[in-house]
Amino acid sequence: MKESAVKDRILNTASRLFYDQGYHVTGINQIIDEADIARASLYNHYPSKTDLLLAYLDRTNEAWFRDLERYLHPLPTAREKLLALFDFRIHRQRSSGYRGCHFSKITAETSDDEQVFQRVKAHKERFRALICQLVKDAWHRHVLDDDTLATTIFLLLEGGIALGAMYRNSQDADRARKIVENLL
Amino acid sequence: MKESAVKDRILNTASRLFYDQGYHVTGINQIIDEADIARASLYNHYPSKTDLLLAYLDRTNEAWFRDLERYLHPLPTAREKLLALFDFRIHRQRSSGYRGCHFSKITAETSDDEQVFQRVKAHKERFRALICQLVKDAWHRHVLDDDTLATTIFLLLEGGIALGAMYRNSQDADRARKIVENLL
DNA sequence: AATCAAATAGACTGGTCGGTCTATATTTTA
DNA sequence: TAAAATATAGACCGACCAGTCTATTTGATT
Repeated sequence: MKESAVKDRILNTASRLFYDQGYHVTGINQIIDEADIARASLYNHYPSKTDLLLAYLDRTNEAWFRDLERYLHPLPTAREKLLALFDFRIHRQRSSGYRGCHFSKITAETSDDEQVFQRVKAHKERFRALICQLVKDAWHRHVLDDDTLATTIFLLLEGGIALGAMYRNSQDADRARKIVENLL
Repeated sequence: MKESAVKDRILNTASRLFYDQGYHVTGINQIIDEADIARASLYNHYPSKTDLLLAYLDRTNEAWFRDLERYLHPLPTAREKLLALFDFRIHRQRSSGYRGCHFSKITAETSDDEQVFQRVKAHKERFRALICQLVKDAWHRHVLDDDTLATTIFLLLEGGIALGAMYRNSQDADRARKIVENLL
């Protein structure tokens, strides 16, 4: 019943390389070398490079929300959780060298793949919905209505992360957090 | 003194392909074929693919600000110009199939190139400075101080464009514009 | 101890990559 | 009109690409 250690090693290595270097510049040979597995093992578990990409996106998405929910869980109020969204992403950006959002990155690399597009959209939709729910649950100053506030938070956060990838720092995401703090 | 038509054709074709498909998936052969020029002509004008990339970034940056300034020029007030920043970018996104910011895109594709990084940073810095100047010139409700307002506008706009690339629409950039409208 | 699935090494395919080179033709300039 | 610069076609290079295949070895289950 336990998953193959080899399969995990393949996906872990591929995920790291796809995110750190980019999907197209990462060759099958490099994955095989760095995962230290046999060529046939890779093609046994993932019939094509595209399958590997989709598995990377799916697992990243699942782990992303699982980690986020664990990060938010101990916090008592929706307001704190909303601000922690910024902390969560800023922390992850810092510790991954400011390479930006996984899903934004792959979008920039793939122009026409519908399966990729659908996954990216689903990821962002789910994150947006999470923000909307938190805003609804949060007490806030109603200078903005719930929907507008949620959109503002979402856009400020995504903008901050996107700029962080271009500047290789978190100054804009930090600014975004402060702006939201004053908005809540 | 006039620039070679061939050189222009090369850069035009490369630029289109780099933006539409991505840098790494665009091969020299495709550029040669679609620009309908000889292989040696390309390497005569651009000694390497990297030179072509840097020329693409430089020319895109120059044309971008030139177009923007022309777009803003007829508008009478700084407030209108600030809102027109959204119109300008939304319009360009719509007519280019929502592929996102050129500079964000190339950042996602290149992980370690210092020359690319420097150009991306310079482009965003200049745009940020332009917004700061417009905010300073604009009459506004001072619900936020100048610097915070400028950052908010910048982040909302960049966030809206980034999400537009992932959704292939302008709904978030449109929302961002409305939010800023109520902020000014 | 026999079996069978999973993993291994590595040769091999057809194709593309970025880049070089030779040789000829066209255009610009002097 | 001669010389010089620019453009052309296309062969060629070593390297790498994604993916296939054969043959052998390992390790768990029966």
